[in-house]
Amino acid sequence: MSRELAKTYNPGEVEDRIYRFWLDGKYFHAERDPQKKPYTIVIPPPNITGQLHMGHALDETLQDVLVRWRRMQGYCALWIPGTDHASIATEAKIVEAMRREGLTKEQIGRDAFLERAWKWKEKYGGRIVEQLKKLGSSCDWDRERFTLDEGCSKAVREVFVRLYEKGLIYRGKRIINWCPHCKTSISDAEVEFSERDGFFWHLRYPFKDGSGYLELATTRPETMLGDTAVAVHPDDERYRKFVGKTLILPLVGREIPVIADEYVERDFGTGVVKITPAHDPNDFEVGLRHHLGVINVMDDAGNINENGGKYAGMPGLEARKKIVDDLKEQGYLVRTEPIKHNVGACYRCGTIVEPRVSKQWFVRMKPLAGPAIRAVQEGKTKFVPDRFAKIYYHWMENIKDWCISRQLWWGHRIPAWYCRDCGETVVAREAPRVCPKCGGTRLDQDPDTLDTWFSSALWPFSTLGWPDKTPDLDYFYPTDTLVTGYDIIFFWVARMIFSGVEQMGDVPFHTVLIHGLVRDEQGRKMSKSLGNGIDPLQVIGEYGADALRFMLATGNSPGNDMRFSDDKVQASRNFANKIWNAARFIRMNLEGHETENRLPETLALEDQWILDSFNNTAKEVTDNLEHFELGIAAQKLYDFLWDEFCDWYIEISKIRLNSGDEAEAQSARRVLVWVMSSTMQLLHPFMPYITEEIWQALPHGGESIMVSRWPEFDEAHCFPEAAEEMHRIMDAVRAVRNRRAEMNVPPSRRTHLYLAAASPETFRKGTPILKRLAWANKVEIGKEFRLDGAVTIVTPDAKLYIPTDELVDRKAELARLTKELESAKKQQATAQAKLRNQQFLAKAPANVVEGVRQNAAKLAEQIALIESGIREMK
RNA sequence: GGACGCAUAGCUCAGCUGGUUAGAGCGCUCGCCUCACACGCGAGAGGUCUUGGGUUCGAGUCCCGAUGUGUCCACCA
Repeated sequence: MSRELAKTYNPGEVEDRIYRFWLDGKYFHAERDPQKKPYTIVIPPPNITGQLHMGHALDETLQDVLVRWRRMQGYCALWIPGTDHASIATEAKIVEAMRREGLTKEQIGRDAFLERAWKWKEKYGGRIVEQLKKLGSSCDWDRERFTLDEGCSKAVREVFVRLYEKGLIYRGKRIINWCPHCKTSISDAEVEFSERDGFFWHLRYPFKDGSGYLELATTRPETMLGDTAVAVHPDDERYRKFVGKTLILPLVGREIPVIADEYVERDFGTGVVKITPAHDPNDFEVGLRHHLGVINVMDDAGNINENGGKYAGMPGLEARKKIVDDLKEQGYLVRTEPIKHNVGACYRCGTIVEPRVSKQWFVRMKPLAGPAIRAVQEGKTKFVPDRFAKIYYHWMENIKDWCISRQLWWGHRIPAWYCRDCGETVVAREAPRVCPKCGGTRLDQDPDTLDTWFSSALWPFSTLGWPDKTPDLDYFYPTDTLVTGYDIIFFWVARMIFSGVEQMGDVPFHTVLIHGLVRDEQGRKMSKSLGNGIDPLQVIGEYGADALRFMLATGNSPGNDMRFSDDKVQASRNFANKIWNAARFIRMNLEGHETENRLPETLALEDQWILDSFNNTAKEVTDNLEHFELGIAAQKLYDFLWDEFCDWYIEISKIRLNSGDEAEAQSARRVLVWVMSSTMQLLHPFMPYITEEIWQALPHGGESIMVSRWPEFDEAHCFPEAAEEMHRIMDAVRAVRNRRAEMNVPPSRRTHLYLAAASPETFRKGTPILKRLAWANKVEIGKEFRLDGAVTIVTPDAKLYIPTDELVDRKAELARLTKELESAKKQQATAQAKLRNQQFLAKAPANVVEGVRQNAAKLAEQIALIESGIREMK
């Protein structure tokens, strides 16, 4: 802590220095320790293309809270950091950069392209890592990994080969989603559907024999170039007679059959569907059932290809226009109907996806999904909140094969080679020299790379050294908690689960903690296009990392979205400042005194109370953390520190500190130090910097709060009676303050205070507190007082009088007492009704009944007191 | 079409397994430069917990329905 003890906390002065201190101390580094239980988190690797955004900030904060807490609890806590090569996103950026130079991928070739990509990675990949550090993340940077590094690549090849050998990876011509902009296939999960305006074009296809037409409708007329049949429902009376007949495809002239298939909905449109197996997933299935031809009419850029006759070379939309015109001209267009329909777009670039038949690699999902579903059902992996398990089940149960090959260069190249001589496919961990079938040496590796998510699916074990049998893998796997947003359950979480179960024989993590999105102040999603994103680094610069972290951890609950607002960060910043000043106060009072962080032998009433309260707080906070209720834990710490410790305990401690009695003062100092420093420990996971700074500035043992022992509930610090007594005194103080405020008496005006209570002992002990906090210059305590013209104040345990006759408005005072009486009577009636209720007495638990009984008794007393006050007023 | 979330003070949100008079932050009102802090202190106002049923001795909390709102999945051409 700086010598000057600035009035306000200056995070900028503290953060970098402390982070460096932690790094130098190697506190983030985890080494296997058989004496300790492991606690492991793997980071959701941010894309190397990325910049830190609020979503990351939230995600990292939650992970850091958990890791720091477990580390303090004595676990061997490991948080593995790393980044994702983000195949499609990175490649797009590099292609774009090259475009500005007037270059294309194809021009410079694969090797040169990859060289550029790696350079790009070196340049920008580290950026986000540095940003993560600004948040205070306690990752083990010695273990930083990259999805495309040597080890991860080895894991990828191993998994690919294993799955291939088990028949779970195959290559085939299937219909896939094609992005004409990225020029690659993408998986089903990577297509985003949205409703758009479109048209329903009603066409008629003539029968070959000239006996008329069949009318049908389509939203994509250009695909008609690839039609190989027209289908109707087998039970549709209207069309049954046409099944088996032949139609002439307009514009193309191809003869196509009318087939019957149950896929057709009789009630939709005309009940007749054109079948384009090459460009529609459902049509593809129909085609398989009926052995129809598959005519691909589109190239990889979305233009009509050579199969499109006179339309060849036209971009899809242009062809659509021309085809509609031609159909109209030739009398095949019946009508055009505007409709809204859902269109799939590439989740990376937003381009409309074209379903297209193409030869790709797939993972056979059904056999992998079963065990992955069971693992969650058996509770091996739990979702928090658990409703997300349902989403997971639903997805897994309806899963289709996963298209994993991408027509990209930046990524893990598919470990498959094709023999030029005999056509054999060789899938191997390392490049084969000769073809195992024909002995030929001319082998070409598949040019495609794997879906980025293929490698991230292996992250929880590839980062621990798999496929080698490493001691780390043995010790740290399965990991404990995975923290991520709900938007990524399908892409990543589900795939990690089936990969872990399949490859490791065990789930990759025990708990998935799901959080929501950080939205802007108005509740909108933060996005680049809206320009409403808020830069966490800027917030850190302005308010400090602790304030940002605290704000992100508070005021929301798992799985729900939250709104970011400057006001909230300011509130957290103010909290940091409050902490800072409490510490500053304690430090000031320690000056010139040797004070240990050890509680005194004898404890005053207020000491017992604050220890009791701290004890409960420690217990509850720990409990909340166990249940992933981070927001509640943070809130409790906020309340304890601000409302109890600062507002009451510190104020009360001033009595002894300034008493002139050195023994008393020293006793107070010790309690202040102990409670403050212990509270810093509880708060450390949330606000690591300021707590470290303060902890070190107070008397302490050990080098860093980071590795200090997490405070635990301590039987020896239970003082329920003292707490009860303190609450009575505090009630009295509050009641006096309340009255004085109502009467507009400034604190500078000190008054006499008479206090009558059935058990005056408590208040005798509390006299100095009443004097100081209730602004009394003299307190008299007794069983009964008879005063003329005094203000009467009633609490559940005492009756107080302030003889300030001249200040009192008798009428107002009477009205106030009457109101208070009414309220007390109302409460009493409720309690009495319960006690009269035989059902309640019989069925409610004893402690609840007892509570109500006590409450009723107290209310009766209070009512009597108020009533006597009213009598006296009159 | 299917599934799910949310609806609590003017605003943003907590409220775990049902149990005294429902909480916080911000905002608002009143009063304070009280020797740690005006990024503060003290006091206060403000809620029929969306709605209709039900279960229970007791419901913001559990069940069923309605309304509003948001999200995800499916993708009938």
